[in-house]
Amino acid sequence: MKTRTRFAPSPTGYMHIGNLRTALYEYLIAKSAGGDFILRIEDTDQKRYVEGATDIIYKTLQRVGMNWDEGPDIGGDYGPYVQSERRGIYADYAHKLVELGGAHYCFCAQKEENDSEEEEGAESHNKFHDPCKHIPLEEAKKRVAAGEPFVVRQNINKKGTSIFHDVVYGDIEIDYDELDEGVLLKSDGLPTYNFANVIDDHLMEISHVVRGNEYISSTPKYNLIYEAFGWTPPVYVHVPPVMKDAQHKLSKRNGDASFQDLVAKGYLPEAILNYIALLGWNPGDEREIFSLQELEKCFSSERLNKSPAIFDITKLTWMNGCYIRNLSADEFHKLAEPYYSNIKKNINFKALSNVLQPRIETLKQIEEETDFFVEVPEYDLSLYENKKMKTNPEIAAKALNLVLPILKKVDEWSNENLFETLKNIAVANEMKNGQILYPVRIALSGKETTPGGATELAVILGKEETLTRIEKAISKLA
RNA sequence: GGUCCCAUCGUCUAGUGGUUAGGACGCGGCCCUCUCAAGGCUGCAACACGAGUUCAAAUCUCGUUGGGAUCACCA
Repeated sequence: MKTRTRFAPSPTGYMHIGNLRTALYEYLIAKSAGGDFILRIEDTDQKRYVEGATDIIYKTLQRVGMNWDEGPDIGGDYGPYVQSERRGIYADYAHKLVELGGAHYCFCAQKEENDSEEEEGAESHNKFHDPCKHIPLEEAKKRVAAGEPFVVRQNINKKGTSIFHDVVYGDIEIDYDELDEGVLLKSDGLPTYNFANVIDDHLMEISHVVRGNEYISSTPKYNLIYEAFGWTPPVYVHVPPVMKDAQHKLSKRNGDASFQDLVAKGYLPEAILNYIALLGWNPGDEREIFSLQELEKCFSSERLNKSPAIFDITKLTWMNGCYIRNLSADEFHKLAEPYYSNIKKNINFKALSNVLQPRIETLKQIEEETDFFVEVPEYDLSLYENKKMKTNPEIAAKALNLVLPILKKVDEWSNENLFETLKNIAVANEMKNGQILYPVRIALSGKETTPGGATELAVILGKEETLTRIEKAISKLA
């Protein structure tokens, strides 16, 4: 049987990291077995629907290269792939399930939201005992036909213990009395998740169901439905959640970063994908840097972890730095350019990119690192004080006065040549390299730390701006 | 609360009866160096606790503690 997995998000407006990771694992399970990855939109809750949410889902998946083989936009042999368009299918199967004895019609009014905050002592578990369960089928059918509002509720008639196997958690045992006779088909005619996922997964021939482990306890209910229809349940792969901290899941509510937030902060999609792949999975060796294609090759669901993983932005940041450093100079320059928009000066942006690439970890950092190219910030003369470089304002003044006339005569404005030139000045005057280079760097930047050294900054700024800045520094030091 | 699940450095993790408990991030130190990065080397740092089983337990069993999930006409 062909491996088929599905990513079935509900369009609630935002792709969070845990969701994306589940999609990744689904994608990898399918692709590592040469199977298909299907996209299905679960929009049966009209109240939560958010305009444009499906677009975010498409864009995110495309951005990281997780292409689906079947889906709402591209179709496939098992469509439609949007649950609201499958309405009739669910209703048919719901009635069929009633006939098969797996469910019953219920005419009760909707249960109240927060009825009786669990009364202590009253041992009667908060399970809902439906009086409608005992209405004879013929009578119930008549009421349905007469147009009376109804829902379809699952029947849990089995006793004893349910056992099912999960790839991650192994064998799980749950008593049937723990199961709720939940609503399968709502009064609006749309199915609940509990019903829709079973029908769709079967009809779409999904072989592996991958989902958050919050579904573990309801899985026996789904198996009962499969059983009632005489269908074979899928292979279950329940994955632990991605956490914000030791006790909270990552969620939009907390304002936690979504995929798009991270991209906006200067993280590369490839790095984000790589990082989340390793949150709950490892290849069994010590490699950490993986492209999607490489993951497809070595992924194995047996190596999925059971316990929750805390999302650590610090490690993602490091990994993002690895990806940035691995970019070609041209690729990096292209990504960096938008962040130079504040710098109006006519500087050598290519050279700037080259010097930036090894030192930043997120693209967003470029803005902070390059502000002094706009103009030299106000700085205190004590900046010229540096023990290791053995400089102070006095020495700096001397150095800059030595440097200025010589630099004016330099024609080949390259890093190598400038470095040679400045070093020669140091030698000729019996000074240390740092006593020349450090003051120049401060004069050009007004900052204690800069991307690139003195001569690199000179190259980026160009001859004219370099000389202007040195002159200004000299008068400041005078 | 009932039920289910989980538990190795601060974090992500390797480990399936015998290891100096390994790697990565972060943190400290050193080297390199035109500052800061990057790169190289190095240091600190963990088996939640208690009983068993065994010649031998991070690994198996039970209990304790801690944490999570679930108990909707949400998914």
